[in-house]
Amino acid sequence: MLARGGFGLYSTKFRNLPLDAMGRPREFDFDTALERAMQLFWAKGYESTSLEELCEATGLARSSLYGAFGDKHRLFVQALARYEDAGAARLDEVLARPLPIKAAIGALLAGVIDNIVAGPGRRGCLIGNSAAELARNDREVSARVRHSLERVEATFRAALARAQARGEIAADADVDALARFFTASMQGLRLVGKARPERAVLDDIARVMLRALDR
Amino acid sequence: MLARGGFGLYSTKFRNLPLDAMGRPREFDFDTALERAMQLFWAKGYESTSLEELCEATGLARSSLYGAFGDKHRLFVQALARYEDAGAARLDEVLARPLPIKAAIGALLAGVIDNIVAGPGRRGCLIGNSAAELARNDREVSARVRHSLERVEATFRAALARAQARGEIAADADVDALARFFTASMQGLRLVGKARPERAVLDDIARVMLRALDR
DNA sequence: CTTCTTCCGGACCAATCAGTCCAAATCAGG
DNA sequence: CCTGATTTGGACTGATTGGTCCGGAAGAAG
Repeated sequence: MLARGGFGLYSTKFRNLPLDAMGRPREFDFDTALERAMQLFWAKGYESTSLEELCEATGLARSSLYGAFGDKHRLFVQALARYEDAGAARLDEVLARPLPIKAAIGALLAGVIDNIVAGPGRRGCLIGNSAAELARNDREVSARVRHSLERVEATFRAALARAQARGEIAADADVDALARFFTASMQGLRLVGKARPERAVLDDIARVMLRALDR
Repeated sequence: MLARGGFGLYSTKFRNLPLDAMGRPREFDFDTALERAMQLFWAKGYESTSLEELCEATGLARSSLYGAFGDKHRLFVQALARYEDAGAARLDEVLARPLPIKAAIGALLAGVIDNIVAGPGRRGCLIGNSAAELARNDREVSARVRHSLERVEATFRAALARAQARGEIAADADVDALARFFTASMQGLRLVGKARPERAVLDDIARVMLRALDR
């Protein structure tokens, strides 16, 4: 059942690496194909994205997709990882700016809100969407979601700790709790944004969130 | 194509009402069937719940389900409405208790956390799950989700306004913004709870949330 | 140029999906 | 006890699903 022919799940076939013995090289770019698949999953969710749509979006034939990424589920997990990396990088970049922490997180939330209000319609956050759609019955996705949330939390925590060291927030403030709070509330903000993409509503939420940094 | 035979989409056929002309009466109970369907959708999501499972869970045959509820999508919308009603009633009950607002919302969040940690595994909130899974491409579900969130927000707002009148929160506090904040953050709490159902994490989030009521 | 490996496109498959249909069963009203 | 209206269960359907397979094309290595 597993691995007919002789390549296991971890052969070089499924990695974006040069192959041991050369043959005809790929005509498509691994990363852009994954990016497009990720965008489609983000827009439509896992279940309601069909292989046909995936092929159309990436420009690949079925067998090329399977050859490069494995089955649909493995492709989804890879797309999720890609999303996590991109998101973490962006978050890191914003929170590392030489700004007071409140201004930095304010800028972060403003960016999120801009994306919701003006961006390509209510896709929410792929992590959050996956948590809602799959986490209950899918261990691998569940673990990835968990890992992503922990990563976001850690990024917040580091930025908050730096701010605390600079004296911007109280010395006895619970940085762990604040980091967890922002992680969760930002998910809430993005989720509400899917159903109520009105700036007034989202600004209210963000304003109260930021007040957690006062005093 | 529409309404073959002579009953339109709004005939008594799809309502839980006595029929105009009597025939063989239903053998099953409308409400318990809807409740069971709702539980299943809550646990598995819309797309990955099949009609076969729905029949099994409700104990009904396909044609009985279709006769009583219309197609799968209509059944889902009705399940969503039922969930909203039950949730709104519970929320109303907790927030109407004769307690300081902070204690009341604290009890609410404690209940949510208990449900996540000890309850029947990580189902999240059906409203939030639906927002994530369907809201983008499904106008009817999207509208229902929006309506539900507005209802939660209104319940919070009323409780907060009462507390403000009692002098528990500052007279110049923005009650609208606070209501929106709690609505969003509670969704965030439940979403994070799906991936990280650890009491320490969720307690941290709730504690910071409640501080929005101070000063 | 030959060989060898890999890629590519599309046909193909079994399984499952939501939804339809109908004969038999069942009960209220007359 | 009929008659008419309605429910019920199961068989059925056409479409779509994720996944496999294979012959031909294409490039690298020798």
